[in-house]
Amino acid sequence: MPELPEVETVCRGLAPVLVGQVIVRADVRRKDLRKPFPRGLKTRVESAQVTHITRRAKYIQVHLDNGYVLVIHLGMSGRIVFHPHDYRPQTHDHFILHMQGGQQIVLNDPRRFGIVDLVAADDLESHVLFSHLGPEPLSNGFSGPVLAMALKGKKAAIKQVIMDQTVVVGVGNIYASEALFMAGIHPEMPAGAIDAGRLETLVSAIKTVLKKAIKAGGSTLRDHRQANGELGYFQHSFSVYDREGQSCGTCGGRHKIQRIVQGGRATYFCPQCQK
DNA sequence: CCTTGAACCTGCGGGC
DNA sequence: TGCCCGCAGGTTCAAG
Repeated sequence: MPELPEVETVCRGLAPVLVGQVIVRADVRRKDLRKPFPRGLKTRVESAQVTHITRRAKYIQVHLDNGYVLVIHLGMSGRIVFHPHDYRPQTHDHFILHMQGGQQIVLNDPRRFGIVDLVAADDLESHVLFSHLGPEPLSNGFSGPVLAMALKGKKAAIKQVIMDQTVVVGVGNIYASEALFMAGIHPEMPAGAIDAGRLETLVSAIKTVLKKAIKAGGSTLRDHRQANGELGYFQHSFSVYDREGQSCGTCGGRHKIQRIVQGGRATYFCPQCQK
């Protein structure tokens, strides 16, 4: 469940359960996901107290009182779910935190594209996972002029460019299509050819769609759940994503929503509303 | 420098 | 029913 709104929702759900709590045991059930688990993961996490939780791009950052930050990325299929103390691990449960309060925090990731890492708090921003990242989309650091600078001279399609985490973080395949629809911009438009006014509109659209999705608890595809067991419901608000052939709710449906493939990923758009 | 494509994995749904 | 194919919310690395 991994674009910015889903990760933000997970962080908000984790905070009340983790912050102030001691991790009494870490169950490391394999040696790697997309990357090897860090050395000393188990010993450095066990008996540490969680001080606070932050998010950077699509990474969850669990800050510990021993100077380390537990970093988790959910990849394509990763989920974090709470279970009571007597829970028995299931297939694809790769990493489990046993909390003092008795709850288990379970990372389940069938495709194993996720990441678990441990970083010294002092080196967090300069760490290789974070040093190359662009601005947070919901911060003042992401604006029309900043985006214009990043897109200058780029011939690549705008859809692929706003998914480039060095340009702006957090925008994935769903919200890229949704934001471009909201901004009325064709996904295949060369990024560098879009004028300043339309980029301003695009920045606003990205911020708006991400905020709305966070408010809705993210999107829940294929029947999966958020950490607290509740379902996000933004998927009911998709304007174009996964709606190929359906009529567009804005122009009334004389043209149907189209699906194309860009960089190997599905893109959805309305040929009438997006130019 | 840029862009494109493949690779990493498992599971599910559709079509035959 | 069962098999095969395509597809899935991300990131990285190699090749052209």
